[in-house]
Amino acid sequence: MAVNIVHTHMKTSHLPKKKNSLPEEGKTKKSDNPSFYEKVFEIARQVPKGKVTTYGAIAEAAGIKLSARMVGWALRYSGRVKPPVPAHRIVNRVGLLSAKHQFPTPTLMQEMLEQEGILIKDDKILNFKDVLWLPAIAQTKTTK
DNA sequence: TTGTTGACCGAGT
DNA sequence: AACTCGGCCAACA
Repeated sequence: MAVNIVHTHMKTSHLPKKKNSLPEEGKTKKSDNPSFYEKVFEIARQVPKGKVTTYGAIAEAAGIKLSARMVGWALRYSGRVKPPVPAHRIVNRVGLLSAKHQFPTPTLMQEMLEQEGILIKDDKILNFKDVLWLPAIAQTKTTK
């Protein structure tokens, strides 16, 4: 049994309805709680130079582990938010530069990473294990 | 309102 | 190793 009743009362007004109304820009809106967009940006900004992290890792750190897709969705806006977000340091779980087409030029993401000492071949990070940086996960035992 | 689409992930084939 | 599938959830037609 245990039928799940889905409540649809949750407001979505704190999320951007149009491309021009981002949470960062319109943070004076009615939403008092930080949207997950801000969480994503905040975590992404912590990635050190010369390191990368993954969508899933950010999702987990933001408390939405199963929704890594939304991290990528949120990062679409990362180019226009106020403290800058090093979006080029975020790749998918296998080290592929899946976001490279979202940058001003198709080669910019790779170039920026290479400037930080990261080796890339065929849109894939070669030394992925070495440069992978994982954000601190709130209240989660990482002893594995 | 329903259906489709993502800068994804993990498990299964 | 490559591919498919189901799940997650916001935005959009």
